[in-house]
Amino acid sequence: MPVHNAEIASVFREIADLLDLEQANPFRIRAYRNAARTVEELATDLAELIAAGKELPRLPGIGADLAGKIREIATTGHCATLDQLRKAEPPGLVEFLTLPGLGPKRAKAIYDELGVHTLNQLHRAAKDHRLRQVAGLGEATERRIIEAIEARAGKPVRHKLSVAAKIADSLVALLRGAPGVRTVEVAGSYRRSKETVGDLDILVGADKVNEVMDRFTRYDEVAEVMARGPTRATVMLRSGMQVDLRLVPDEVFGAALVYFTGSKAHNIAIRRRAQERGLKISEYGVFRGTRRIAGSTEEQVYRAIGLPWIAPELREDQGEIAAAEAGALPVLVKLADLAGDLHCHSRATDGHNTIREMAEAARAIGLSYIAMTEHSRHLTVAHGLDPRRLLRQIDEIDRLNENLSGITILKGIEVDILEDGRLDLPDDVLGRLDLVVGAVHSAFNLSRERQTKRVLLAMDHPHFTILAHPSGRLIPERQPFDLDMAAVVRHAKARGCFLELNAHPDRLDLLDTHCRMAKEAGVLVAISSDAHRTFDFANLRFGVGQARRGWLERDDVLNTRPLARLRTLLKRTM
DNA sequence: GCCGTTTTCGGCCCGACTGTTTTCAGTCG
Repeated sequence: MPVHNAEIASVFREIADLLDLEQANPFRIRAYRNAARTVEELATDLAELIAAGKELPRLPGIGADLAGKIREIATTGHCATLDQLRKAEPPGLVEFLTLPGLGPKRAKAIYDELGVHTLNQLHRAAKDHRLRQVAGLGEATERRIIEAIEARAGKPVRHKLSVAAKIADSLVALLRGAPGVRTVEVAGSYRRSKETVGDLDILVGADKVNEVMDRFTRYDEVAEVMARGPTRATVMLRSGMQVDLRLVPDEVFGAALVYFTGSKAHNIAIRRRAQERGLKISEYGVFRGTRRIAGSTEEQVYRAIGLPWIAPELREDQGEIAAAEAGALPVLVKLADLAGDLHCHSRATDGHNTIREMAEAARAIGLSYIAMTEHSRHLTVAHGLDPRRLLRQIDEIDRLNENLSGITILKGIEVDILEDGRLDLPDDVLGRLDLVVGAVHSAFNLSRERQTKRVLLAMDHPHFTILAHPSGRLIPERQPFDLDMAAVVRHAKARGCFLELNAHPDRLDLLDTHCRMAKEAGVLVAISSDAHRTFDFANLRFGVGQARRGWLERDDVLNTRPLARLRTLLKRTM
């Protein structure tokens, strides 16, 4: 079985967890965790490079030793270091580290003193009040551990971005309306537009502190107030989302916003940079000695370490600091840059509105064109179109375009890419359309070779224009299928095709790393809503967020082009 | 384990909170 980057990363993560238990050098542990992240977010498949006899690229945080381990894992499927560590540590103990209040020291102490090394045993020991025999553990920890283990089977720990957005939007509105409130910002992974969000961190600048706290903790959706102090409160909402609110003085608001926006890796990187300059960054500002030299705005904080402001979506320590230093930060695409939408459905298949309603809704949010891209016949559950029904829709769109002003409807299809790479409709029909969006909706479990070949063959088709939701993932239930994205990007470039970034919050697909690959290869990305009802166009904001995480600028996005320019680009020349 | 115009050793981000203590270790973000 081929070993991919994700598997290499998971080996490194497990080594880090086990070293954690051994209480090894914390910097050595961090080196493994950093390497895991680097490998995981890499666009090129390392095992493939090695198999092709190529040199590993020089990667930050990966020196001779870890490069050797990557080679070992890629060629043998094993890692001797990991095998040894697994033998040395009791099985199951690493799981303890995922529980609140348990780190390596306490986990080890529990094992040493009680012989407990599985979650089940731990649960029983806590129930029997045996945990409090261990030094440093008391009643409260015991209770928290029981709760955490019992909740484990329940809800996912991370929430979809769209769910977080709904909550964030209403909380921001609530807090902005409170008397004495000057500033409200949602920080954390939400602000960085991550596809899932663990909890919400809200920063507030305000005078009437108590009134703000009251308003927050009495919010309708609050199920439990978990903590409430003078400057900080934590609540659990009915939806299972945890929300932290922090009141922050104006003079350090920017520093706090940087700090709580993260990512952790970005924060570490900028603090290191500060240190090199004899400075110190914390959530309370940038300091030279004990004197604060910056803090009220994010711009100030970055300027203090010699950098321009960096957009939150880029803050992953994935090259943004070097780019900022070189004055080469991308000017990221904005929602307002989108001129149209190239993927939506109507009642003709599995949508809920008429074509006219969809067009008018798109016009209302400022778009000047949309493409109707119904499913094709192979997707029977969606009542996909056969040639006859598609031809009828083409006529209907012609009639609508004569009657509508301010919006143009393009004729398209979301045609199934069959298992052998053929398209689900005949050439002569596809040739009558403005664009052909191809999608994989079946046979997700093909081998990497077959899946890749299937998609490349589909792109060879003369009418193929855009590859829809390329990875096929569904958040959180379906992992991306095994596809050689580097090959797909190269092929798209060679054939003059485009890749879709599906903005539906369950998909957000292209992945951010693949956006960067496409950009580097000069393949344009279509940010598409995949709308099935009029209000789905609102999802475009999530697609734009994802595109920004992928460093995309206005010119990297196909549907920022005005209609005339778009029509030229849609004509395949290769 | 990585890294380097303070280099091949000696550093490696920072502060707060929690629960358990009686001055703080361990955990967390």
